[in-house]
Amino acid sequence: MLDKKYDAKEKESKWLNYWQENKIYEFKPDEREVFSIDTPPPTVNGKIHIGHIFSYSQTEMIARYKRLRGYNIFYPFGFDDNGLPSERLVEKEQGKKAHEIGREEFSKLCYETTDKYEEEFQQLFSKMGVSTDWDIHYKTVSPSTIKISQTSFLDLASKGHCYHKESPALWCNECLTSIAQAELETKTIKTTFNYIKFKTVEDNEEFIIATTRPELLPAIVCVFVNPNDTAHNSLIGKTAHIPIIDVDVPIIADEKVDADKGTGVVMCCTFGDQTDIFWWKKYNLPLKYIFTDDGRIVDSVKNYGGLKIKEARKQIIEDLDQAGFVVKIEELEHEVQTHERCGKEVEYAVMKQWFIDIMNHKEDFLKIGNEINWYPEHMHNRYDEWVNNIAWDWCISRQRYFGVPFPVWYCKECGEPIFAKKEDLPVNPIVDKPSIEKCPNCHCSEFIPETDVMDTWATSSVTPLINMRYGEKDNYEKFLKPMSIRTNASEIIRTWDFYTIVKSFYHFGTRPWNNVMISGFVMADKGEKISKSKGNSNVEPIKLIEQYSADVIRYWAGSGRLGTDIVFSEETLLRGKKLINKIWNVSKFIEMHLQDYKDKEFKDFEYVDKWILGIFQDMEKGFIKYLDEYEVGLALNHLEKFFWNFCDNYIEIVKHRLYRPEEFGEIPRYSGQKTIYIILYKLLQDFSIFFPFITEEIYQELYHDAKSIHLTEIKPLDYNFDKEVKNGNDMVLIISEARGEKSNNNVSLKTPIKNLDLSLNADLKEAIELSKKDFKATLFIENLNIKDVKDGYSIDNIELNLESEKED
RNA sequence: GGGCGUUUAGCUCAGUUGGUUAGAGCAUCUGCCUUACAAGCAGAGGGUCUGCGGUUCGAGUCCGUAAACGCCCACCA
Repeated sequence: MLDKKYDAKEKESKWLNYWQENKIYEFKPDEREVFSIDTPPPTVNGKIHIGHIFSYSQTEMIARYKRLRGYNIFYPFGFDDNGLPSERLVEKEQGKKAHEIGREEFSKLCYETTDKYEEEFQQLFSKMGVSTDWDIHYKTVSPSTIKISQTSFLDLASKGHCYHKESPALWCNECLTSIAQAELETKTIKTTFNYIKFKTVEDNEEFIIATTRPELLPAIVCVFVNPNDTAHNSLIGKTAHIPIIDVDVPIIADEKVDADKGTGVVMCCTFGDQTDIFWWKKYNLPLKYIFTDDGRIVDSVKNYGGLKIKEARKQIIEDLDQAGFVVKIEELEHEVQTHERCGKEVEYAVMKQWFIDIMNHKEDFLKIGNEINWYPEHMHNRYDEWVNNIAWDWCISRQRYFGVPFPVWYCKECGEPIFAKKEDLPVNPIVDKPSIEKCPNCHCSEFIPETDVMDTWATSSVTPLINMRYGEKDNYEKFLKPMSIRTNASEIIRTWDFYTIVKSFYHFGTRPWNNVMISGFVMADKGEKISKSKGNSNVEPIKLIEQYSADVIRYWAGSGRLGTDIVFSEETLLRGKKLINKIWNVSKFIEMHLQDYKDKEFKDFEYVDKWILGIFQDMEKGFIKYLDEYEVGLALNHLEKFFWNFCDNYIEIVKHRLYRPEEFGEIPRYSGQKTIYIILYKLLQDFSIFFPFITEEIYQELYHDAKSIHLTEIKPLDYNFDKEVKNGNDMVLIISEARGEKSNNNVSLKTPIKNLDLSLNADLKEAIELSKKDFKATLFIENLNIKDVKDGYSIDNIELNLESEKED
């Protein structure tokens, strides 16, 4: 028997254990079609917040849905413990920087720390009812993952999609590494806009450049104007003299110059910003790199060498001003790109880096984007926009410690890269030696290991390869190429989704998945995205689970439209709590009335039973349609609507028949039993997608025809009850109106109706005649009088028996 | 500045291909202890569907346009 009250805490931990012990979510290849899910490995850098719960729950619901539709679910969970985010976490916990701790010790700490957090993450996701097979979970720095990531690198290098080149990259002189564009954060700062006087060497023509970064004067390699800028085109082709620094540089025309910005004359330094890099490449300009790695001016710069960047800025303005070169100084607020971790402004550094070719295959990436179904569809635009606008090849080198090492050494003599052999992977070039004795190029026998590690995206972009055990003997390529679906939030379309497509294209020439499902964001109250960096995630998932239960949190997570942002709302949680409570109560009611029930072939359903079965059948059709489009929220909404109708109307009607067979007859009672038996079973299945715990509890108590409700299969009903649905709905409207009459008279719903006069069309008359006993019992009708009308219906008279009320 | 999305009741949200009187929950109000459920049940009030223009017999829904908000990108001259 079901308990009087549902104890979520006790039941959820009970079923969690049961699922684990019985390997309910185990993946084993068999004759069934595989549905595979490529779900994002969360970054192991602290805490899981409510936004993760939202997004992962929606994916999870798809896994459960597909499992109930008979698919063999391949749903591995991963952890992205590789790279800078983990390093930052360790540095924070240790209160020391990586280079202070030392490479080996630091890596050890990274492994220990990420293991600790992964354990926590795994527990949290398990508690949320994530139906993943933990036996096939992966980490992005495990030996097997490193092997696959390195294999991927070697494959791309051998195909010529990967190259090693000296090139500028984003550099943080606080954290001492190049960083990814994804790690940038824009920040508004107050600074000054300095108007500085320049002259041409040829004819002393004066012109003014406005700059926020005068300390870059020693790094100027060129001055640019727009070719169509009539105010300045007299400068084109001449030579500019840089004040104080005493250097001459050419003046060139380029259309990228915006004549309306600043004075319309731009100084190009190597490097102040991305445009400088663009021009540097385009015009093959010299390199004058004046910053040290830790943010000072290099010693070779006269007068300013050794100063910090900001000190130099101050000093050079003073010097310029004294020499009469400063025209004016304006206060300015502008956006600068900073490193999200330390908040320090980012610079550029030039060094040899590994790049993956993006620019030569943009068309192919767009083509693959077109082959994939995007849900919701408009997310495809974001992908296309990113691919169309991308301007650089993908730099995958990081001057850090905790990540996948490049399987590469360089010849000490000629610099030739020596790649590891695939069969030797994984390798750590710092520890391991290359398999060849001598450089094939110059026969030198000394090699220098590559000390950089790969960008974390370089590894997370091979999750499909990790999942299919790329390169292994007993791999899953057969059914994971392509995978069925990739799920993530919209912010990483440009990174995770894009890079995965890039790699899949280079490895296989095909798309990595057939479908992409993009979830929205969780917003805090004032339309603000919840994120760790903004510090507005004050709702702890683990506390919420304790307070409300996982099923209730899942209700919230599974509401709303796919791809649409959601506000964290306690009201929605409350609504879920009520729904779950109702499921429990109605199940208790049904259990009570199925005590003597034996399932057998039966077709002679009562009219009202046909009505509810028909509605259910229609509802489930829509429910399935929504889920096939990955609209979990709309599916739940649809199901919920039916469920309340079922409770408030159908159960209220059928209960009389169930309680009093002596009055209604055994067969009509059996019809009701059969109906609630069928519908509860199917309701539990449908709800199990969202509420895996409570539905399992009820299922095991009432049905248990399989090891778990999550291993059953949804088989849509196939009745033809259209007529009953239509007329039954009208009948419910009449019941509702009659109840309203009682409510308006402030009397109990049990108050008898002395006389009810109805005018009914033929169909509705037939419906009410056929369900007369149910109808009369539901409303406590003493006398029912029916008149015929051609169309529609009307309630002509309701006379309540108020006497009986008083007698009670 | 570019791309995309959102705007529906006081609040949080639904509203399939245009089609009666735009729906839920919360909140408010009125009743009801009804052999599952008071964490419940039956009702009531509450809307210029962001504004403007258009297509149509008919627009919350389609088209154009403006605004507000959000996300992503660009923006260091």
